[in-house]
Amino acid sequence: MSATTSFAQCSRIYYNCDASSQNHQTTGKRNENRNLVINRRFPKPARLILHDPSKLNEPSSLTRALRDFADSGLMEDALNLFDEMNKTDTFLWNVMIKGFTSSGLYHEALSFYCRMVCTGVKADSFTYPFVIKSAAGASLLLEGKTVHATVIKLGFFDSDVYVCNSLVSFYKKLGCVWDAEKVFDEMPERDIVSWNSMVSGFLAVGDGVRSLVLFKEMLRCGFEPDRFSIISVLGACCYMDWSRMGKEIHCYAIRSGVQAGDDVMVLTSILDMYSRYGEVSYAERVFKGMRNRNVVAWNVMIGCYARNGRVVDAFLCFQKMSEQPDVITLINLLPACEILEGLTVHEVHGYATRRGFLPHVVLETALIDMYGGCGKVKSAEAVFNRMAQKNLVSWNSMVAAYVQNGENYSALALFQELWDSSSSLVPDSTSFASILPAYAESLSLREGRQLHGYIVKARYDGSNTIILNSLVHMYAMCGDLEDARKCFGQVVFKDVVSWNSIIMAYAVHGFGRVSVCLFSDMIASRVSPNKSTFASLLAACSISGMIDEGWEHFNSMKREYGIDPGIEHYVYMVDLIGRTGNLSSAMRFIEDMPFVPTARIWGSLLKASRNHNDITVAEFAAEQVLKIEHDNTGCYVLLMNMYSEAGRWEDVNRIKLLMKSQGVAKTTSRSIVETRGRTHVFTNGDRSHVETNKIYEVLDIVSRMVDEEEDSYVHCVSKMRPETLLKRRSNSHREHSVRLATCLGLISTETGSAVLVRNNTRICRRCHEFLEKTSKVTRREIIVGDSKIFHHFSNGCCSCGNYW
DNA sequence: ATAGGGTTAG
Repeated sequence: MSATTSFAQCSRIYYNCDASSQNHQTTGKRNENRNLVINRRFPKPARLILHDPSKLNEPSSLTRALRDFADSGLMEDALNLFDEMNKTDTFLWNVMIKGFTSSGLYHEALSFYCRMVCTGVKADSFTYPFVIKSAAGASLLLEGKTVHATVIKLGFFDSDVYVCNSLVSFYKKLGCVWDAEKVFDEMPERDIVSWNSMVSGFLAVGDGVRSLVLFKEMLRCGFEPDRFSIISVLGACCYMDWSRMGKEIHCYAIRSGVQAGDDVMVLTSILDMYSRYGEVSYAERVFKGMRNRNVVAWNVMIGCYARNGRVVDAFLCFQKMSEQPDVITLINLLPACEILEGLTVHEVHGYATRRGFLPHVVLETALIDMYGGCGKVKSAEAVFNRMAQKNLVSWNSMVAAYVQNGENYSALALFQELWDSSSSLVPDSTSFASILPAYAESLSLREGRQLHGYIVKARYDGSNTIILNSLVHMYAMCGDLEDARKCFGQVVFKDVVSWNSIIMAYAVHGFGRVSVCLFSDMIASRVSPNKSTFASLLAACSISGMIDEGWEHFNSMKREYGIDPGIEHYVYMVDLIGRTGNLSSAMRFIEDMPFVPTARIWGSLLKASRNHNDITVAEFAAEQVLKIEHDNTGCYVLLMNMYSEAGRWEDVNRIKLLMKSQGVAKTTSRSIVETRGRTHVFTNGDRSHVETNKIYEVLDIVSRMVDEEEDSYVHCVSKMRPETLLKRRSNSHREHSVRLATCLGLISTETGSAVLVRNNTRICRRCHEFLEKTSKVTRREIIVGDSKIFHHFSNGCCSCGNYW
């Protein structure tokens, strides 16, 4: 018989029988309950040295001995002694129940309570807090509610502040804050504990606002916050990102002396708060001022350095640690490894193994994240596959690791496995947020839409911010700006990610003006921008050629928002400056920036030099790119195209040979167009489609309509190069994959709707021109996504303004 | 003799 059943039975007995019949019933029951208790694993029975063996017979000594046993967690000894004692004394039962409760033996505590009730011993106001705490500890909602009913029924205790406080904490622990609040509201008198419980209760369910409101109400009612109040309310401040309030509380703690010179827990909470706000120097000051530092304080300080990018300090702090590191130390240290690349993750992993910290679900999940974050997807996979236990978070992390490293099909397979769920796990909002970028990357809009359908059908909260944010991103990157906008509209609580996503969405579609307006809306709605916000905003300005605004925002980042520009912001600025054609100014900008230039920085310069036809700068930029990434295909191709346009055929051949020697192959250009239920993929000059004839017929008609002056191009080239090569190259653009896909799109999608094509490479100039004209003569909107941005061709113009 | 607290992965 389980403790639960016996509890339910006892409750029934208690309600239905009068005292005499209760006594009658218990004789058999008692032994059953005792067996149950004794059969549980207890700490090894130890002989406790009693104060004076000769006084064992005196009642008070026995009682004292029982208390000593119970307080030391020696419950078997306590039980043996208890059996010899007078069982009508409520106090002795309370000692036993308390003993079980504080040893974490919640089921035994409840069984003992049942036994007590069945024996006819009256429970008192000291009994119930333990019983209720045990019900909470064992997560027995129904049993707890039964006790609640009993307490009300008995009428003596439902106004007892201790009993009520334990009920509040019971409901809070089981996630029923509203029930907790009801008990709290109906309490005839409340003490500081009641208030503290509710403040932390609201925080636990993520309602930081209510938590803070309640805290203020508590102050209004004249309660002085104690250390527990401070700790809870600081949590709420962090959660709500209200740094001013947090600092005020810190001041209050100092003033009121709650901090009491050296309360480790309070100080650690304050330390953690500054860490989360990114105020490293404040955190350091608090940490240095601590006289006693336990392992938790060290962990928080290490985590503070690690999460705020102070990698070296994180490791130094780890070395200086005066306490033995634990699992959490390593979990906190790991984010620092991501910046230092994979090697250190391996080292921490090895250290964890040597110290015997593994297996450990959270640490393993953190390792998966870190391996995934520094491109070691195989190592992440190895950790995941060897995990003894996996929870939903582990699955989500592995899916995210695949997605981050472009292994979208592996990600999808794993997500599918999770979805089909031979495991009993159910995908949550994070699962969807992890898999959705895979659809944005390489899978189809149709499938992304399908997944959206599943999410809606599976009744995930339609206003879930995390899911909607990823949907905004997915739709935008799949080319459907309209649906991205709709999803954004559905977000009730728009967070910084929501705004960043929609700003980036309009940016990559070439509507930078809209992005800038959205940024103003964001500021107006009092959401603070972060680094990514400015990355999106600068992307918008550079893609749409908004030079002055770009500079303005770049300068305001630090000045008005205190955000230091990162390398990603410099990349967009090089793009922006490069657009003006002032390449020497772009070079100076690169020289002056506080970072070592990355391949992407030089890539931006390369793109600018291509767009302004400056071969000298292009050669320099390409050289820099190849120093860092010798296998950067795009770089070779771009340079080759520039040489060939200039008629420098020896150089074209030189690059070709170079590519061959480096083992770099030109990326095969692919264009994808989706029709009802099917995805069609085209390569250049592709003739494999079932409707090839029709497609080429359409291409022919459209080409005539747009009256493409192919000859002028061929002529200008033919003056400079041999006949033989000319033949092979001259007309190839006419059958570029993007045109084939567009033609199929024109005849297989609804008239009036836009044709959507996705390309894995940059569109060539001639195709861009072709598409502009096609949009005019066919009166259709054509949207083409290339490797970087979306081109909206409409009525002869493109949203990119002819710069890409 | 009674209730309330701090650190970790997404």
